[in-house]
Amino acid sequence: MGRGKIEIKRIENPTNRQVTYSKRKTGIMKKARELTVLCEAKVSLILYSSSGKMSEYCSPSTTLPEILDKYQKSTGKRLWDAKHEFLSKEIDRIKKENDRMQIELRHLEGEDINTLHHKELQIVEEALENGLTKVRAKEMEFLKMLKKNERMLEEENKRLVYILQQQQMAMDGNFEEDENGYRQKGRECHSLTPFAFRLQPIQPNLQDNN
Amino acid sequence: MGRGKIEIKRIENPTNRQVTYSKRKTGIMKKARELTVLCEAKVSLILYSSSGKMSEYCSPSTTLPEILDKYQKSTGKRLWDAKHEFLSKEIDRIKKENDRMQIELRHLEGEDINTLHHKELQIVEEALENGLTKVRAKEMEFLKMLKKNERMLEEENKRLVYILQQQQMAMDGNFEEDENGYRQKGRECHSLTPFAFRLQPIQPNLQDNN
DNA sequence: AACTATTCATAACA
DNA sequence: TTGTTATGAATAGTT
Repeated sequence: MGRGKIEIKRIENPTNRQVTYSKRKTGIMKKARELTVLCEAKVSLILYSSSGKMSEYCSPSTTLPEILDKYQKSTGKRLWDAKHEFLSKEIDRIKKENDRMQIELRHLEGEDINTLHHKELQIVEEALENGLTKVRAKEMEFLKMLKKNERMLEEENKRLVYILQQQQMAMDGNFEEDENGYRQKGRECHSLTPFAFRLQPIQPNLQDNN
Repeated sequence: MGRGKIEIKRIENPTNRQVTYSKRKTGIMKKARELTVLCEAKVSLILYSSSGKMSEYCSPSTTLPEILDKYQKSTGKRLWDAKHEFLSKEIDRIKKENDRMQIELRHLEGEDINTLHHKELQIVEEALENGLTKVRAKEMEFLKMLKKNERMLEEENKRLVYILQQQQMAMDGNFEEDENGYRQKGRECHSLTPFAFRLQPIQPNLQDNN
């Protein structure tokens, strides 16, 4: 069909090939559409030109996923199950890990330990003792810090009270006046504030002290 | 093309429709093949007749999954991601659960507890103490059973020794002879054996005792 | 992108 | 189904 018969083999001239692709593409698309309408067929046609451009036709009565689902069912071939399988295996793997930890946790909570033998019980006990030792050490550390803080605060308080007293004594005997004649009692008190705030916070985050 | 022009609309006569489907199917398949060869195109063509029979063509240079992968990439449309998404979400969910337990376990082991605040530390400590109490109770139970077993074994031993002594004393003074004139010293000793073996096993599985 | 001489596909028929 | 054939459709080469 054309000015001359052609052999069905790769068209070497790229321009020519592209033109032929374009023409035949519209042709086959039309055929697909006609087949759909005339014969109530479901058609999926996906084309990639040699340059990688995609074109597609899909019967309006259906969708590509639907066709592919039917395809898988009728051929038994797997189109995308490889990925599914990978994910499923991953899920299995993680679930097993999950179960393992779940059991370990239950044991550490002292639950579900009836099935354990003596040796296993001892291992759990040892783990609990170790954990308890470490947790209590950390709490000790924390308490020590609290006490240290408390001591420092107390000392600082004493200092402040002492300084305040000194100030008040000084002021009681010797008021200064500014140029307007007003008493200036608070100036030195304010200057103490930064000193007091330089203390450690009462409940520090323990990780900062490592 | 044919003996007369036809309108592109559903062919009402089912036989006719089927015939036309068959003929046009071979036609479009041929076109697909030609396009593949002439223009180096990748073609996927899937057909379903109105009766549900499937036919397909796929360029020999590629595979359907490959074409569909490219299809997804170039269109951004999702062909089978609904299932993927479900599985992926499942994985995320389980992984989070996993992480949660991992952290809990670490804390119970007394690790990674620097970031914990005082209250959290106390909760961990309490959990450890509870677990330890229960595990130790179970071990106690187990020990008691061991001791009970031991006591029973000792008593049984005494009984056996006593019976043996009685037997030997009896035999020493009064040997019986069978019809062949041989001494029969072991008969009563054997009859003791089942009694001795009826004792509880030394290390029972604890779950049987609940 | 159009044109058109040809070949091709196929509707109707057998 | 399959084959035949008259006819419309598709398209290769050309402009």
